[in-house]
Amino acid sequence: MSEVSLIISREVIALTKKNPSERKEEIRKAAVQVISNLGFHKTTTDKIAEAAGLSVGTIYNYFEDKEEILSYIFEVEREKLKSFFSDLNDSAQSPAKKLRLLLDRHFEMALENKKESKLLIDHRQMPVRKVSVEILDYSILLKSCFQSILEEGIASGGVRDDLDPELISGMIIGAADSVVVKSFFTDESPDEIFKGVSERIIRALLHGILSSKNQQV
Amino acid sequence: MSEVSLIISREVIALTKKNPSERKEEIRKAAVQVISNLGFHKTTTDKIAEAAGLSVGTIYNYFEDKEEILSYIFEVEREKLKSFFSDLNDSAQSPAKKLRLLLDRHFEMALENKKESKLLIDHRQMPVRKVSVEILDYSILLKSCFQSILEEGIASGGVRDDLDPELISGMIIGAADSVVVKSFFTDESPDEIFKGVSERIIRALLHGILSSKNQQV
Amino acid sequence: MSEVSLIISREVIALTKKNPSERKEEIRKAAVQVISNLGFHKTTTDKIAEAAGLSVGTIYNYFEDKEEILSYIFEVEREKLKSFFSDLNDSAQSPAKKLRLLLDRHFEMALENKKESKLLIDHRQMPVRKVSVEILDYSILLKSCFQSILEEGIASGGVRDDLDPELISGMIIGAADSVVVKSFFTDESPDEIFKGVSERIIRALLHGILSSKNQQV
Amino acid sequence: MSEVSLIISREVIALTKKNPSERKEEIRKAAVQVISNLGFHKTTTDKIAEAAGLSVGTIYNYFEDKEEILSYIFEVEREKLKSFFSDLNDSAQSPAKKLRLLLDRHFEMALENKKESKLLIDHRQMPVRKVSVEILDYSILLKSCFQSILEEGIASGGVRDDLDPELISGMIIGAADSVVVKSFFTDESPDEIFKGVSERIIRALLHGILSSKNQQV
DNA sequence: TATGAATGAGTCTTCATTCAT
DNA sequence: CATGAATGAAGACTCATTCAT
Repeated sequence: MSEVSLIISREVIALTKKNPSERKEEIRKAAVQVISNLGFHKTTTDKIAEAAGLSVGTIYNYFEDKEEILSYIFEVEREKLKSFFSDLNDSAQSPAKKLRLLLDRHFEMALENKKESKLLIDHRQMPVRKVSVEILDYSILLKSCFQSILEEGIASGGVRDDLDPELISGMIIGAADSVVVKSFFTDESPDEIFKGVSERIIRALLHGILSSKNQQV
Repeated sequence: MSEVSLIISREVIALTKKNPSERKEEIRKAAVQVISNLGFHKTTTDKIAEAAGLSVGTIYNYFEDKEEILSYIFEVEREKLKSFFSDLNDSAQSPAKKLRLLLDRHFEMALENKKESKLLIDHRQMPVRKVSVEILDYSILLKSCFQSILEEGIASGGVRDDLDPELISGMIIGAADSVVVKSFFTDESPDEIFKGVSERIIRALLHGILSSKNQQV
Repeated sequence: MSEVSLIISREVIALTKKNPSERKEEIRKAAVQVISNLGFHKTTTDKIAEAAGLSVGTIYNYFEDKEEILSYIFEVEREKLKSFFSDLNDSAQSPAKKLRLLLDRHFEMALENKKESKLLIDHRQMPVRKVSVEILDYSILLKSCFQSILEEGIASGGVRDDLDPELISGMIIGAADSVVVKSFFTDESPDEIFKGVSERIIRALLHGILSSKNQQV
Repeated sequence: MSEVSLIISREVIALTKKNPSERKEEIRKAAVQVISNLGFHKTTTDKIAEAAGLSVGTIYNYFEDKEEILSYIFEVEREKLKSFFSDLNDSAQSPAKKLRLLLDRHFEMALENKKESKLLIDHRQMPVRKVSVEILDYSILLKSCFQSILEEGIASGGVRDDLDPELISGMIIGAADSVVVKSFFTDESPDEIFKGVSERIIRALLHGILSSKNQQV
């Protein structure tokens, strides 16, 4: 067998046999697809398999059971978020700018990846037994990211210290979610909807909603 | 059939038969109870029947199917909210005060009726096919209530007119939900958690989060 | 409603609606039927349901799961055996006679109820997790019955006291089982096969197999 | 392919390739191991492969299907027994002595090879469709060995001729099995349990269980 | 109307077997 | 021959819904 043919046969292998993590990734994507269309409970293992172009049995070679697929989806999203937030913290930005960038990412993700985004907003209701305690839930993680920035702002004196960072984080995420949810049900192009939203959220948050002339309502 | 037995049977009927709307209400309450304990998907019709002290079959005399029970639950909640909001609008309060009062109601309900409250926050996930378009979703209604007050504030000049009322409503609801959700998972007494929250949310909303000395962050 | 019509309506109920224990008994019989034909592992819940003239779901109204059906079958058999043995002990028979009668019952049951009998002999292999320790296994119970008679014989001096009653019980049951098993695979009528077997087993057991003239082999 | 790589590949082959019967034997041993631990039905082909240090596919190069593995296991055991019995018959022992030696072998095997032993006792329950009629079942073979010795005893006059050798064989095997089964579930060391059992079984069998003084029970 | 036993379509999950490499 | 990922038929179990009483 010549060296060339050896290489060829390697290529052939590469084309047909996937390495395990690729397969797992395919299944994850298919699951995200189906779950965000149908919701977790109407999503059957058969449908995930079909969407992934596999047979049911194969799914069980990569995941213990149906719930583990969901756990894995969130695990991946958490890792992405952690990584982004770590980079964000390494950059020398003002807290306000950081809030903006974190929100921007939120909307960019929603744009690029409607499915994941829908799923992430919806997930609170899913009865996932197996997600162990030590693994932070995605929404808790997201909130803690915003909290962390706010606390930094308080520490540096820019942000009022009589605020509850957790509460304010809830406000930010709530505002963002309401926009994303709106984008699910509107015909308007998401681009249009998301344009300038981070900006507006942050501005309202920083300066309040009162008109400058009259500070009484 | 003897007279005696007739009387007896009347008494029996008197004891068991209720007027239809009472029965429906009993079933609704039982369903709220069970659903908020177990989540919609682990809630079986048998369990609802048991909680209502009825048999399964009876439920189907008052509701077409399981989903209709859920629709009805939200219908009732929407009616309550509409009624409250109507009264609120009739009162001569400032917009800021109205926002406070609407938030207060939110938390009072959460306190009094943890079950309904949990359910209302959770409902987005429920696969209710039959909720027809014309029936406004509870959360949409709630948002529109806040929006309406904000628009009033803008009209009267107290609130800045460069804000998106929908966005700000989302912020308020997001903040509120995050507190309520927190109360589900914490050992702290809900009274303690909810004390002064409306106040704090409104204050942050009105004046922003920047420290007064330094308006740059 | 007259008394007569009351009674009639009760009878009507009696004819159509079975009381729970009757249904359970029907399922038990169907299960015995199917299991002894196919073995426990090839017996599907569907087949049991079909044999019982019911649908799968109904079975699960009476049994927790498939294994519980098996547990129940043995529970019933153990109860029957206990009851028989209790009566046997109340009678004033010699130990030898008791052994005979217990064996006779064994074969009578095998005759009348081939299915149950096959199942009882086969059951050791079935992976029944749920049979709790305190519930004596049928075969252990049967052995303990024989043991008990033998110990009585030893106590009264008729039986040698240098024997291990457990071992001898094993001998008796082994002999009996081998005959019953043979009856499963032979064309000979079971009546013919079982005729006089108890007698022969007991005789061999009591006096041994050596020819009387020569006590050396 | 260069010469070097050829040599390497030959060495690899030399390390992994075994002659077919060795491989088959490895698989057989692994299967015995796994089956007697888990029972036939919880034994998967994957587990057998793992225990054999092979991959599933390989097993199917040596066996048609899963059941054939089981057939083969018993085939091997039957051959071993036949060989032993042939040697036993060639020796000039009294029938009583032969019974003793055959029983001794039974218990020695149980001692040495708990796994096989358990499997042999349990096998009646296994749903082996493919074991063809011409292949004698192990337990039938064992019984026929005992029968043959007993018939020799009858022929030579030492054993009473009014006995059914098949029945007596059943007694012996039943007694033996009950001891072996006991050893599976007891903490007592098997050595202790098996010590002198053959002796005791044969003695009881030869002379019966009646106390010598009193031949009535 | 109330009852609740019966129904059976629908799910998740397992595992013997195949086959491309 | 060895490999082991992929297959998909089969089975246990659930539960919304019906209907005879």
